[in-house]
Amino acid sequence: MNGRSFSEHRVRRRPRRQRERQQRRADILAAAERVFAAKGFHAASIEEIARSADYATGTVYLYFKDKETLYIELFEEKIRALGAAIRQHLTPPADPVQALRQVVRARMAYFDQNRPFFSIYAREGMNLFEGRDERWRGVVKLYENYLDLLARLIQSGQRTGVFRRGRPRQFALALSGMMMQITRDWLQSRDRSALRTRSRFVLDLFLLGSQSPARSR
Amino acid sequence: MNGRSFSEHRVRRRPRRQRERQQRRADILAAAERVFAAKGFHAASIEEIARSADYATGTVYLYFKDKETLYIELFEEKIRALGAAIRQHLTPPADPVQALRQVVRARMAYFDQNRPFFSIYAREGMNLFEGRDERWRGVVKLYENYLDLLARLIQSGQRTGVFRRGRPRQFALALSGMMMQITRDWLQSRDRSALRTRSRFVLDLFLLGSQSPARSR
Amino acid sequence: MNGRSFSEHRVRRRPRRQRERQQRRADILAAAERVFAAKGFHAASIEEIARSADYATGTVYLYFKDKETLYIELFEEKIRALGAAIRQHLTPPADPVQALRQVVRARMAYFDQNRPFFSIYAREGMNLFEGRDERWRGVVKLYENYLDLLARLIQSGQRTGVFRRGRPRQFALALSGMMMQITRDWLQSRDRSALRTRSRFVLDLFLLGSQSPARSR
Amino acid sequence: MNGRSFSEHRVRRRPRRQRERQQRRADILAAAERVFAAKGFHAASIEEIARSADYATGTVYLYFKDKETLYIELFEEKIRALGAAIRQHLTPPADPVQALRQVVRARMAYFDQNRPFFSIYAREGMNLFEGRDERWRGVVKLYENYLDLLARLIQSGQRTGVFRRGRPRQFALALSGMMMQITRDWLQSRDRSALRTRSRFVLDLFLLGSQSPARSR
DNA sequence: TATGAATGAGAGTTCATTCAT
DNA sequence: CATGAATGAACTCTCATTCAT
Repeated sequence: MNGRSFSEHRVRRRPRRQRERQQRRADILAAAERVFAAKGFHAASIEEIARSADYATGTVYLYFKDKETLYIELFEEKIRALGAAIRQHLTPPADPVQALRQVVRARMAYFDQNRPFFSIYAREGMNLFEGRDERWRGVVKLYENYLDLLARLIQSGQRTGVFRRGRPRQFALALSGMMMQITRDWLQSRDRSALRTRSRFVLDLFLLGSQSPARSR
Repeated sequence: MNGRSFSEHRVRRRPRRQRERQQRRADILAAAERVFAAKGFHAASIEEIARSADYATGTVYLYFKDKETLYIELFEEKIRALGAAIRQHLTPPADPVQALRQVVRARMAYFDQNRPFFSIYAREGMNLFEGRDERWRGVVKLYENYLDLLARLIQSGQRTGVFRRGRPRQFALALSGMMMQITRDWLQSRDRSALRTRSRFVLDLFLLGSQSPARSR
Repeated sequence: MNGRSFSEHRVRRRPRRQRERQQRRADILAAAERVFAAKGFHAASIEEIARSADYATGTVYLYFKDKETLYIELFEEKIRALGAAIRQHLTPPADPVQALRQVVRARMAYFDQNRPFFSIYAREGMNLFEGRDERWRGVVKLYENYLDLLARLIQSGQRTGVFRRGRPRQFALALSGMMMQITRDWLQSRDRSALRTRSRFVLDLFLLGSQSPARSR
Repeated sequence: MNGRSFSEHRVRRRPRRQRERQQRRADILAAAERVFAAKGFHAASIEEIARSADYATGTVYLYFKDKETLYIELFEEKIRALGAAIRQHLTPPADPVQALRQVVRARMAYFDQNRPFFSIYAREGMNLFEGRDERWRGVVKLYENYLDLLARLIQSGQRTGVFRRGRPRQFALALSGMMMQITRDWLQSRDRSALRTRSRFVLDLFLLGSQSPARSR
């Protein structure tokens, strides 16, 4: 045995611990997603989440300060992942319309694969952030990033004259709302078809509106 | 004095009782709206609602079977009123686009005057209807009526060629979602301006889309 | 108009009022019997008793101080009636055995016609008299009178040598207990036959015991 | 140290947990017995029972589903123990009369040592089993077993000619009722003497009746 | 670290009782 | 007197959180 191997041992040790810790954290978040999706925030009990992750009740508290923190961090994780998914599909030198198309598609595809999370999101959203804004700041920030991305694309399109005048944020909100409601309906109807088949509809409506182009306006 | 006056007395009596009962019911609903808006369904306690209406806890139960019923009936009342407000602003022989304009305006004006209710609606919506669909049926029906109205207007516009092809319900959902998100943002930003100033934006976006008409497409 | 008629008027008035008052009191007691029998003391609500007697809730309180008083007075009435029924069937100059026979028969016949009351009695008896003996004193007294009657008959039989030695009260308790349990069983089995068909059995057992007389003892 | 000791360790572990759990359950049952005896089912609060067992309110619910279950399981435990006590005193090859003697003595001795439970039993018995028969089935079964035991002894005595003709169950009911009432009286009188001193009286009355044997019948 | 039993604050709900009409 | 709406104390039960093992 030499100093090096000991050192290596130390060096290894931490990361493994860390990795294990991350793994357990992820296990619990996954269980929380299942249970929150199935029952909603209030009806879900920590006990049930723990059991669903194959841990004991107390263990959850070693990874999350309290129930609301668990909920918030689940949101952060999921919305962060949505952001990542979008960035991944965004080929940088695209024109704004093309980019928007990519964003919408990525967004729809993301919820296609995250139905349980969307059902949490649609049902209770960030409804708990009442007064206690503080703890939600991270999630709100992430959502704002997403809106900002949409808004910036629109704004850049406005500069090139592709988009009409108007407050970019309002356009972004409206687009986001359209997707939201359509996703909600898809979820509730238990439609087996993929959500992303609606991307085209959303984009067309957002870009062209509902009126017939045949009509001279 | 004749027999008729006695009869009149009897005739009057019931209505007064009924009127008073309705009044108290309304008092409690108003208090419930305040408290639910401020705290959300779960954090709101019957005790607090009762106090806010200046009644004792038990009194609430003379008017509503239980907490969820109170919540549901508040929804029914409010969504019914939204429906009424819309119908009132809808001058029958209007063309679909005109009618849609009226609906959107009425919808926005309604929430302008019902901020507290919207904050309940936006936050928790009908998220409690999990499994217990039965009790929510009335509310769901009312919401469907509203969506149907939008869908029918679009459909009739499609027949006259004003609107593009597409499933009317999807258009309706999208329009509803746009309004939803814009209202949500308005509420959260504590914007002092009237919500209805956004009606024009919503309609233009829905009808014409976001792309510049200048561009030949 | 003369003094006499006025006087008569006064004389009549009171009694009628009194009679009406007694009538209403009786109505309520009858309703209480029905409801207590069906649901037990705690599950029975004053509201339901009042409705069952076709009065308003508050009216009950004009005739009975509170719920327990109502219960107690129902007991008093019923046990007093049992006493009366027994005395009625008791032809004074009978020998003790004969008299006992009459008492048992009257007792069984009484509950034959008072099933609802017995079901109250069997179920909860005087279980509420815990600590608050005071209010139950009257009922206890009446029950003691009944036991005393049995005890005195036995005692007098002992003096004439018909009955064996032993504390008369113990004999009385045992006899009462036998009838009690047999009545309880009859009630629960929903036996359609009359309870009084068991009188013979009870008497024979009490007088002769269960052992075969054939056996020399 | 060998693998076996480790194994033993594991083997022990479970039983200790189990034993502790049983102990706590028993603590709570004992407290429930005290409180139910003192106040009756309805007036007893879970809070008070918990405090009396030195636990917190919620703890009771870890061991018993709800208040009625606690009550029922107390009954089951106690009546099962009565059965056990009786069987223990029953030397198999005894003749029916002898056996009956043993049963009565065991029964009386049991309540001598279980005054609090008897006061629950005498006061409210199984009066809560109204409609909700299901949950009481176990207790009813145990009580029926006890009655059956008495009935079978009598029946076998009838076959050997020691007992008179008659429905064995009626004899059993009567005997049970005699003991019941005598126990009730003993409890209420706060008699310091042992209940079992009454066994002789009960048996003699049940076997021989109250009439004097001197008399030729 | 992991466990899960224990905690106890807190909520919904009921209903005996009161009292203005 | 009769009414029945209002009251609010009291109770059962849940569950997030803690902590001894």
